[in-house]
Amino acid sequence: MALRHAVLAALLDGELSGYELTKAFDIGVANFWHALPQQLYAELARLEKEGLIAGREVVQDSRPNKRLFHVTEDGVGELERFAAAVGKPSFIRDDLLVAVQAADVVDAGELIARLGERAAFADAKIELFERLLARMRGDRGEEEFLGRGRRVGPYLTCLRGLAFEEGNRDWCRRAAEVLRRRARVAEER
Amino acid sequence: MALRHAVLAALLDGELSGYELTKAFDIGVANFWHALPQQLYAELARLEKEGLIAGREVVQDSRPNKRLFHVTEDGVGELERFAAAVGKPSFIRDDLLVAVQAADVVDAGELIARLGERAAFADAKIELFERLLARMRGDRGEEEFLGRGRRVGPYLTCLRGLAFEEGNRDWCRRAAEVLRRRARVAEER
DNA sequence: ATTGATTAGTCAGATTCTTGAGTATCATGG
DNA sequence: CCATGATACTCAAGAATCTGACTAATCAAT
Repeated sequence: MALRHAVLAALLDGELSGYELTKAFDIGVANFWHALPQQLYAELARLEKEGLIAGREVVQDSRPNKRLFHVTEDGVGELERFAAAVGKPSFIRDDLLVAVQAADVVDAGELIARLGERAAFADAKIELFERLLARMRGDRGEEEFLGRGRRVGPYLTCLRGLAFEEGNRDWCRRAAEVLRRRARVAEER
Repeated sequence: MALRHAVLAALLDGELSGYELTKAFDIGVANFWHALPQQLYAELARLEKEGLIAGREVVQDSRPNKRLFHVTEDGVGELERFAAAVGKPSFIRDDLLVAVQAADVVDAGELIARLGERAAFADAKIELFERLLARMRGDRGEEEFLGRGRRVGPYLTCLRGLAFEEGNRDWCRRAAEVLRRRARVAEER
């Protein structure tokens, strides 16, 4: 049941609409959790019913109206309990890794192509995370921001997201290089 | 539907029983996918019914009998198709990251404790992965093994697992250090 | 003038994953 | 002699997640 806590944690940044939340949890951004809009709207409804968040209607004239949510005191309490409980370690679950595990029987060309695509995707996320980090720390240096900044939680999770994608990129490049080298050697014979 | 392909990929290593599979997919080992025994036995049954794997009964006298499975030609074909299809990028989903996202409102001491536990867990996995890698490459150097070894798929995924856990460990240490530093500064005031 | 993108959501259904319990045998240690 | 742990699996139920479709308005571009 971490989705509810992920939503609570995201709402600490300030009031957000369901739609804004969906962008934060989008596959292209999510630096600490991922979820689809349908899940998020359902979770927002549950959280509001339980009093962990509260919403207020905002009437807009040039766009559809929206509801902005914020975490209540009870919601913060729930987060406290969550943070104090032991969580299970995260594990890897990745289609591309499955394909590479089967590298010795599948077409190397296809695999190399997938690895290239993933590396490019990782590059894009790396750039995105770097921009996010720069925006969060403003004109301060990283050490100064982490020492004295107001909200370091999102910064820290963004750092993990960045390192994760750097790991993805480096590994994809390495794996592709290994497979290319082996393909060349196989051809020579 | 990557679990089925993960099972197929795992069975490329040689004949395995359901029980042996469960150990490979265990939270403590899984370097390319994770799943519980219940899922694996169910998936094995489905795969056998569809003819992608085949099993043979092995009678043992000092232990319960078991069934060893291997991938059929159709199974390899299925893996080929899977590897050629684009997969969605993997994303992060981690309780501990959620907790750190909320770092600015939850108890820092608890969070630091969780980060320490996770770093220790990562350390254990790092050691495990390093042993696995050493065993796979035998007396050859890494470059030589990757260039000429028979089965490099599992080696490559294990490398990713290793890098992932190193990333976890480093980030946990860094985040804990930042939180400790901030706690000290807060106390001094 | 209409197509496509963005904002702001909702509904139903299927699949996947997790929780929790249970069966049965054999080996090992105290 | 009994408890624990490893081997080898199974069943049921529920929670979480994903697929796919749908409404409805505004804005920018063709």
